[in-house]
Amino acid sequence: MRMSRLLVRTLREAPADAEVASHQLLVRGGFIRRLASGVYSFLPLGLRVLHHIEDVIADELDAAGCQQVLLPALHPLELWEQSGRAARFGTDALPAMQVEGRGGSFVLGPTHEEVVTVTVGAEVESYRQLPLTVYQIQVKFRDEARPRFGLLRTRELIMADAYSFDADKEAMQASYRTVYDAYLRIFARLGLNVSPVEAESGAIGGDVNHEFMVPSAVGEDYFVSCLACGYAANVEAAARGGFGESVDPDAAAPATVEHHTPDRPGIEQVVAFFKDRDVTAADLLKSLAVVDASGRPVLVLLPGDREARLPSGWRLFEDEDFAAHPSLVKGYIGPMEAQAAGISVVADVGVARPGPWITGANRAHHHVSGVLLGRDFSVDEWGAFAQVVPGDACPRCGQKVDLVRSVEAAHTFQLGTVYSSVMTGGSFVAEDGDEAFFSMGCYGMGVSRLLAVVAEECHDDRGLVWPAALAPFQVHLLALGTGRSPEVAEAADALHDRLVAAGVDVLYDDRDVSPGVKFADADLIGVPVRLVVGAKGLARGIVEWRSRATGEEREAALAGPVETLLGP
RNA sequence: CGGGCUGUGGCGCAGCUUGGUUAGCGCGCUUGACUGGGGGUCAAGAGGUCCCGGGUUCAAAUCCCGGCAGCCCGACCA
Repeated sequence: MRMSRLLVRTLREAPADAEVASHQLLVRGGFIRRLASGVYSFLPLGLRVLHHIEDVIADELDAAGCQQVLLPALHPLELWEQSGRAARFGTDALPAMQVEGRGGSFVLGPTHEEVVTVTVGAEVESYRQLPLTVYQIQVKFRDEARPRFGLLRTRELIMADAYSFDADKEAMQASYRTVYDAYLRIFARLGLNVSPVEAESGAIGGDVNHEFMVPSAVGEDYFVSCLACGYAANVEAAARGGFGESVDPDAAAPATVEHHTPDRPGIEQVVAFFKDRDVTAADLLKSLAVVDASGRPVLVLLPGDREARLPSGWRLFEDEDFAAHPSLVKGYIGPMEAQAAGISVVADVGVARPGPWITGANRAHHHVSGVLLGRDFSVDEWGAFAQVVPGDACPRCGQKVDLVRSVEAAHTFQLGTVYSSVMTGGSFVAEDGDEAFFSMGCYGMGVSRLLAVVAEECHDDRGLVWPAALAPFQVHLLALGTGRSPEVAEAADALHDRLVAAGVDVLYDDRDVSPGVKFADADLIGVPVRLVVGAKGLARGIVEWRSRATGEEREAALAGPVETLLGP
């Protein structure tokens, strides 16, 4: 490709709204352009990289026995009403964009469980056709509240998504493992360090699921990692160790003392009140009045220095809830006699020590100290209700865990019959002759996000440094001083033709611009191998070879075999 | 959805506080000359509804009101 004809313009300065390196460099290098917030165009260079990523994905999924399809991006709204997920649009559980057309209402598909279930379901009628896994690479739409970081979080994105169909749960788990392993191979080929972690299933549904996290300084997620045993889980889903600690309320401990604590509803204010007594937030018992998923009032206890992490579907008390439960006083809540008031008590494992605790007195402007677990309050159920922090005990082996900042690059789910049991065509005739629902899995990988992740990991202060497998071109050929030296232009043209004839993907900088511009653009675009034809080398019949990644340089005979001009 | 910041040629910005000739600068773009191994020099050009609407005023990029858009923090998020 002649650069003089390529649709690319490099920018000396990054746009003001680009914060992270991948965003800045992809825009500066002319790979992508923003059309609207979270909506990007891929220019030729960007599309080439994207295609290379897609090729790796398709190659591995094909090898794993998956079949590629292309499903519509425009979905009839009825499909989403059938699955019940249309109703969730209102609560933003799965933001989708609606479109009104002549044929009725549609959504721009944010994900394809509904469509694939009815599409594959219509074709598969017998267990003999199973197992079956299909995948597609196509655009998805998410009405993100806050797109950011260039391609890392967008409203329109390219995704590779696979769906497995099996006769029963055991077979589904085998298919899940197959795709899971293929995903690991894909990440390895992309040169990315990935950690599969246990995660929450969110709006997709199903039981077992894993997120594939790529550690990155620009990630928006954290996962819990235990170096000792390999346990890894998203902070949203991570359990915490520490269950079973013996609780031995000391009968000789002093009785509780009530303190008048006017206008001190928060943890910090209470700590300040007790500042003379060496009290820290960890000595306080944080009591949160919440409504659980089934609408019952629950008191959640956790150490005062911990942030709460409520199960999905639970919400904090609002004013009307406090009005309905006068035994709980907002700002001064405590667990004493909660059960007597018909409120069950759940506690984070961090509360599994006797105390003494300081907590609310269930009386406005009053707190209680000397509160002991087992004597003054009891817990109905233990769980992990606090956000994990580094140094917490691993739930599997008890060693200290770390938190790792990372980007979610893929997410796989064991769906079971969540969709097949409600969508048209979700059943087949099983071996015993009875009708059964497909046992499904789904597997999503953010292709355009991966482009940004790779760019984020592969760059230096001058520009991008693409891995050979993903680079937009194999070779970047620079002709220096062509305006002054027809001989150089001639020699470079000839070399370009030879490379093309040999099947090499070459980007040929034939522009009449100064050498500095060509070097700077070559560094910015990040093609792995740079070849320079200039007057100096031409006189000696050599071409200069340079590795973008290592900076290694050498000379090669201009007339030598093409192979000597490529790899190291 | 809350809080904050910002909208001025393609990009990056100044000007606005204290209204007043023709709205500037750098990059980029066009033409020409020079130059020719790390974004080179000189000269001449093109390119603007100063986000939109309303108001104040003799006069608004500038002041006031209302929108819209973008970005950041938070909430939310397969």
